[in-house]
Amino acid sequence: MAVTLRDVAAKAGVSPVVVSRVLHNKAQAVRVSEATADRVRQAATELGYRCNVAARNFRAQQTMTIGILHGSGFARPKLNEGSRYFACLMDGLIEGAFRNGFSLTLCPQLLSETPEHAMSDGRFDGLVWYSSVSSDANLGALSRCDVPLVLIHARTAQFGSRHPAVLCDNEQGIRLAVEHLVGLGHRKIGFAMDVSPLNLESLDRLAVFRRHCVLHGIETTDGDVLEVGWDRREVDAYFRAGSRHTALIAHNDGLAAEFLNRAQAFEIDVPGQLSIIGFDSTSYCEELRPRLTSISQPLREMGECAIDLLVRSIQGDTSEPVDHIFPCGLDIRGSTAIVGDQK
Amino acid sequence: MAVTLRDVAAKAGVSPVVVSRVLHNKAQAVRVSEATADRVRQAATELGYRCNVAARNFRAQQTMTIGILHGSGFARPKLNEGSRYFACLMDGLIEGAFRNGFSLTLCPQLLSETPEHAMSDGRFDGLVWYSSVSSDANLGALSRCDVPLVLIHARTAQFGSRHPAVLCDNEQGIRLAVEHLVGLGHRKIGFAMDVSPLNLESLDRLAVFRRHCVLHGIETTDGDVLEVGWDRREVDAYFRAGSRHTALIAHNDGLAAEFLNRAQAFEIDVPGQLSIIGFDSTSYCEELRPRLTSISQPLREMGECAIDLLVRSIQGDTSEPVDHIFPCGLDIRGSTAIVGDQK
DNA sequence: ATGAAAGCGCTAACAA
DNA sequence: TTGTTAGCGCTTTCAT
Repeated sequence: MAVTLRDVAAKAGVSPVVVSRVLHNKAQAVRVSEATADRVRQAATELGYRCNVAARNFRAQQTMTIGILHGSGFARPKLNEGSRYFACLMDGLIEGAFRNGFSLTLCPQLLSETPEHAMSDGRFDGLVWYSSVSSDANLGALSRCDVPLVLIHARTAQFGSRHPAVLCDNEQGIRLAVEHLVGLGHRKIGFAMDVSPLNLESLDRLAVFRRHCVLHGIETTDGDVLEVGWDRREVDAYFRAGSRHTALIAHNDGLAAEFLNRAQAFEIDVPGQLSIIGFDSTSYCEELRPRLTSISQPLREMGECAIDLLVRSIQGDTSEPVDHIFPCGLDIRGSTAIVGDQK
Repeated sequence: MAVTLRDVAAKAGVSPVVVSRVLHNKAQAVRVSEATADRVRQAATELGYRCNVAARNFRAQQTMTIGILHGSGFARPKLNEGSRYFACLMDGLIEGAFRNGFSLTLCPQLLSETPEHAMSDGRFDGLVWYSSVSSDANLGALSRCDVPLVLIHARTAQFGSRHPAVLCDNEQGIRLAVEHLVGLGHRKIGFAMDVSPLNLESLDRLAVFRRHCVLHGIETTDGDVLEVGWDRREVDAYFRAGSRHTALIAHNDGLAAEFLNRAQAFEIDVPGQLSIIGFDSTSYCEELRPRLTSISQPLREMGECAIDLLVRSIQGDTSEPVDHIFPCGLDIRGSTAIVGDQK
């Protein structure tokens, strides 16, 4: 099979240790005579020796690999379907990992039922966890994790205060959206979110939404919170019953797109009769008709930051985990307009 | 540190072998009494034992991991910038890998200078190689690879006939594009490609382009081949000199977009004065103005197919490597029109 | 039914 | 300067 240190050692007439020292000990005090070193190097070249990184990593009890972990409760995210959320985030994660010399692994089982199996099985030096669903399964998995881990889209306190967290300033984002709508004259505003009993970030955004409505003297009831399930049939039901709002804010672009498309299927003009705002503002928004106004978060930078934090932690940093909060913006496109504006 | 088989064995009062058998030998003839098995299972649960997959893989000399390898000669592809090419492909690769129980790893060095280091370092059971640049570096790396490998965007014969290949029917795609343009009355058609001395797929597409021009009685000269370098300044130079064509076909969407955008900067109407066709037809085409007519290839399916071939090969399939060719289509959008049509 | 031995390829620690 | 020993955690083989 493959050429090992042993083979090279045999050919060069030395012990394997010497070969290891010559070939891998870099600048260190190699303490091998130049003559032997040359012989070793020559033997290695002739045999086409390449270090077995798996063995080296096993021995060193490290892998230089970071696992990307998706909490249970979701389907596998797609890079090129619907919202570009995952693609943006991944670009940041990849950038950060490569800059730090780490590889990135996507695992099948990680993304489904049993994330905890990956959490200390020796394959990863650290994990990025992106899920803000605080289910028992997720909480349990996280509590049993014994490699460094960084949270994305959750606050450190929400998952045991043991892991640093990276998230956006939901307060700021939602505030910008509400102010934008109020400025356009909207008073009947709904908030749409996926049904996911304990998606903490959605609940955060909802709470902020309610607070800012109050600040503008708009009262919101439970009827203004539109919870949409997996199959999204609630969207049609909403329009069939007659839209109760002049504007909607959705907790992500995918859901916003669903409302946007179905509204038009029901011959409701967007933004003439209904303004819609999404969240994430990836280039996906450019593909919709009308183009989707959306709250932006710097997903790419957030991904890079998550990796940097993780690497620091892998390298032994034990400082108190804190929340790293990134600013949000509002990208105004074609899906929002002055209330009742039949353009 | 982490709990090992040994710890569980000690607690249960048996040898590590027994623990291994009980916990990991699945349905096999376990040949352990139920009483001992129970004791072992209980000890494992109490200690929170989880199998060290890295160790297991090391021992088994396999990793259940596939590496994604990008030949040298390019910058790292982005998932969410410009053309969505890489995102589409990755979705297929991920889908195929997960379906087969394999993980997918992206490595920093794989994507840059020294791909051969990853080609037999024990970290991967197989590799997907996507690059059709037949440089010495790439040819050398491929020849030294000693794990199963599948090529994407190249024919098996182009890289030593040792690896199965997955590519699209460039002949069909370019033919559709040329026929479309000819049908719209175009006779002066240029072909744009990145300068990359030995990008075999581009050269393929160019050859097919020339052939089909001839079939329609259009003569092409070297001046009709627009080679564009890294910084893409040749695009401006082309327009500054005055476009010599009424239509352009580009070998990918990114390059087509460059021509489309710069044309408009030079106040050339697209498609009124210049029709443009890209290659890949990802949703990126929807974001451009006008939307880009483009030759489609089923990147996602191609990615899945590549993984299936690779897995078969990893599992010992030794059948002759062949080319797996996928059909192309033409997605007609807004960037092509009847010649001279000043809409 | 259970266990002892051996080894995957590598390198840190110590010995010569 | 070089070599020997030992072991990372696991599982296959063979012995009991």
